[in-house]
Amino acid sequence: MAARDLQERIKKLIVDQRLPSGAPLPTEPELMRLLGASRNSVREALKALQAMGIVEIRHGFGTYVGSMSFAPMIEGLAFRTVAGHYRGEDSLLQLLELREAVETGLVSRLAGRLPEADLLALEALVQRMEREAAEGAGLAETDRAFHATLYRGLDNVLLGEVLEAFWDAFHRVRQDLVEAPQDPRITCRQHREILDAVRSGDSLRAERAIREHFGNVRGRLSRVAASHR
Amino acid sequence: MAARDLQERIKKLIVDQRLPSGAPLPTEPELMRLLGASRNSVREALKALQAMGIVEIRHGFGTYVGSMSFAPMIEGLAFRTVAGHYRGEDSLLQLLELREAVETGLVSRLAGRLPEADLLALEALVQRMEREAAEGAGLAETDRAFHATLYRGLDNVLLGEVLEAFWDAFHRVRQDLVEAPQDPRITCRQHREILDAVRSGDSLRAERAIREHFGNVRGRLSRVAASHR
DNA sequence: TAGCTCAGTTGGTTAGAGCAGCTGACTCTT
DNA sequence: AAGAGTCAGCTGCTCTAACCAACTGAGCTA
Repeated sequence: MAARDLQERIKKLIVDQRLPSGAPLPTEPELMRLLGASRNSVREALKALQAMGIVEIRHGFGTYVGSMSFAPMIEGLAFRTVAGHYRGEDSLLQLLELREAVETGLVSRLAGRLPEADLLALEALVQRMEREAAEGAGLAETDRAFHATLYRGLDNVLLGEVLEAFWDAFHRVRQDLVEAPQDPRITCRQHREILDAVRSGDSLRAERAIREHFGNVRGRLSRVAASHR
Repeated sequence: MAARDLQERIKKLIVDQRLPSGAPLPTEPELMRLLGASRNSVREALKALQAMGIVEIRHGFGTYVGSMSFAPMIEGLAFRTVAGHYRGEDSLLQLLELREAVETGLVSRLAGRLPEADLLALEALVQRMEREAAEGAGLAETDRAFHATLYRGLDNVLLGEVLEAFWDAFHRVRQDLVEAPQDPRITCRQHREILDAVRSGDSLRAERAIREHFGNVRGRLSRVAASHR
């Protein structure tokens, strides 16, 4: 009873005082006094808030208003996906479809509206990826950067973070579960096609490019799943 | 050090033993023994896992593997949005755009592929909404059901849950922040248009209908925001 | 048989003590 | 005087031990 309440009251504290990310919260003893609860209960409430990214705790230093990033959600999402996978569900595929849905919904709005700076950044990323592909190096990080940069122009922080969270969860689980026999050259070519489509301003073509890109990943996923049966 | 570790080990326990949602976890004393930690630490780890929806705790009954629903994410998302709003950011608008992006990405894939049963359910919902609109009653719940039913046919549980989570967070924050001067009849007509478009199998029209629906909500939002300045 | 009661199990809360990480001021050396 | 090392003090972290509160289910009562 008290625990749920404590969380609520700490959140209220943050909202009421308009505390920005990074602002210091009262120390544990102060919170005990302030909320009239024991140390333990206060700590449990803080732990829960920490798990939701609302609060950040630094040992020996203090407690602060969290960045409210989606890092905790990634945890939850990744775990859910892993657990589902082991239970024989196609949870990884569902996660991929989720990403595909969001990105296809966005890319058409994006086509032809990207500022030149972003296009240049994307071009650089594709070239870097082509270099990495030739060397046989891993290009996960570049892939991530490409998708992140693509939607930066939308001027919506939330969108960017959610997409990144989905990407993160997907790749973490994918690495854990299937040793990806990824052909970098195909991925590369598809990224270039996406970039070209967006640059040309043809939204239908952009949407098709995104779908094809995801279709490629999806195909490999289901093939792996089938071979495991 | 230990805390982070405990969470990880409990998660490992669930995954390794392939425990499904609802399966009972060891009791607190057993976990203490099993993990070699104090009651306190175990409880803090469980609290964090509970906040992520991985574990469900029932007072006087036991601890269970959670439904891994997105209920906790809704908390976090809603809080983040409220906090951002009070800090003068357009966080609520961003949340709406996120919903719009996902739904537009999905509806085109949906057009003409919905089973007859779902179409009937949607028809019933629209009619119910029209009745409610005439009576001046609140139609939030019906709106939620409409959007949920719309994407049921995709056979992707994750998608449905994420969308519902977004819907939830949005409406909770919206209710808290702006007394919505919503005109139910417009909303109603737009829902009917979405349904008709999906039924006709015209994906472009469906996408346009969704965009218009969201555009309507968005317009009211920015008007409210402007009047507050 | 239907309902109640109560003992036992489980999680919730409190208290107090000591451990561990970080900071900043103080001191000693150069 | 400038720099490096030390230490006191904050901070959060962990543990122990006791009691409170919610729920279940077996057994008793009517």
